[in-house]
Amino acid sequence: MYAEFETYLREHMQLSDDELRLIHSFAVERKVRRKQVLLQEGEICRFKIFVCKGILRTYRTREDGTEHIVQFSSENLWVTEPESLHNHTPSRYYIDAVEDSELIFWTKSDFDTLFAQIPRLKYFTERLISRNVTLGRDRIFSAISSTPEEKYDEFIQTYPTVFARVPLHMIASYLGLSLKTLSRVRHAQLKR
Amino acid sequence: MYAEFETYLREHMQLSDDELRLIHSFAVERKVRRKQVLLQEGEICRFKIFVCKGILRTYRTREDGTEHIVQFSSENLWVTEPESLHNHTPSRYYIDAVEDSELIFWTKSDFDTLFAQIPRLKYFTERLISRNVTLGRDRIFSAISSTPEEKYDEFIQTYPTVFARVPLHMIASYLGLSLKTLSRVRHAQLKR
DNA sequence: GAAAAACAGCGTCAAATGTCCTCTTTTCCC
DNA sequence: GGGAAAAGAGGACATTTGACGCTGTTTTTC
Repeated sequence: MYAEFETYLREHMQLSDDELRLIHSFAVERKVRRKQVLLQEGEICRFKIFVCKGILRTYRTREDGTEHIVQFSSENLWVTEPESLHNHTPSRYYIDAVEDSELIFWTKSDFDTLFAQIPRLKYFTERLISRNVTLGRDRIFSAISSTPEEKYDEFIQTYPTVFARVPLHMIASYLGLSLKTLSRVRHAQLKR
Repeated sequence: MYAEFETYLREHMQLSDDELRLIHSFAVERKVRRKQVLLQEGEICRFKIFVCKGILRTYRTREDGTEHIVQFSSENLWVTEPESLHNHTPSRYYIDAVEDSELIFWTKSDFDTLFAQIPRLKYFTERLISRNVTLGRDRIFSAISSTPEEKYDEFIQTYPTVFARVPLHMIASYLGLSLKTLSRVRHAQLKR
């Protein structure tokens, strides 16, 4: 499982063998089953995760119990709950597995050590954050400006791999639509 | 105008007199009128702005010309278009002034110099970004899970100062509602 | 391999929302 | 100061969306 991650690292950064070893030394590999919960609401998030295989989702619930997905994370993506991780505050989000998944964990303090010793890793992470900020804005723009049909199309284009692997009601939850509306959109598209 | 900013700096960071002077040496103060455009779609964003006074808005248009506001920025907030700034790509967003405003500008390269020389500033900025990521997530959650009434109430609570100073159609644009729906929500609330 | 749960389509109805329009008040700008 | 533009409320109407209930199918689980 760690092989995928090392490939990813080599593709995105130039690191010395020592640096690669250091990163590996703090990593904890773990396989999880579908539906397994990795972070509960109210818990303090203590880890950063890299997804080697599978899909995770980050979601939040309303008082009425409905779940609303703010993020899917598939292969080669990082997952954490930054607010809880950085401030040591209870998380308002859940994280769980949509599929059986293969993950790599680091604790916050270990990752901070890595940042201190490997400037390139720090720099790379900053770029990832910056890109995430951009994606977040795009999502907000889409949420406030697009029709359900447009949201659905954008989702398929942006996350083609995720699309085929998660149930429709989760896509509806992610897009902020009812399952009914989503199925209407899909039905209408069949005719074209 | 610069006095407000220096107060802000002193409140949030411990900086030496030399560091304060260095920051000041790169700053460009500028007053702008209401509706003045600071960044156009297609332009490359070259600055970071601190708002001393007034309100800016960041928005994007659809093909049909409708404007959709992704952010309001009032006193003591920073504004830029990170995607364009970091990647030197054409901005997809507009930034303009909602009120007559007093602003301080830095170029990207000057700010990078400041980061290199003042680690505390870098650290502080990272915290701001982290907080913005959290706010962005909250906004997404709200957009996909809340009713129009809830969105309106949350907006008032989160941005009480902005709320009183921008026209309603901009609030509707920010929340992703039609002006009609917003005015209906407000009307219904009068009765309670 | 059987029972249970999850998934997703569909119909109907009611409610929410948007569009288009007019009308009034306020603000802006020369 | 006066004309033009902007802002916003409200009515009428059409459309969209969601809630609920039901059904058949697939998938999971033990």
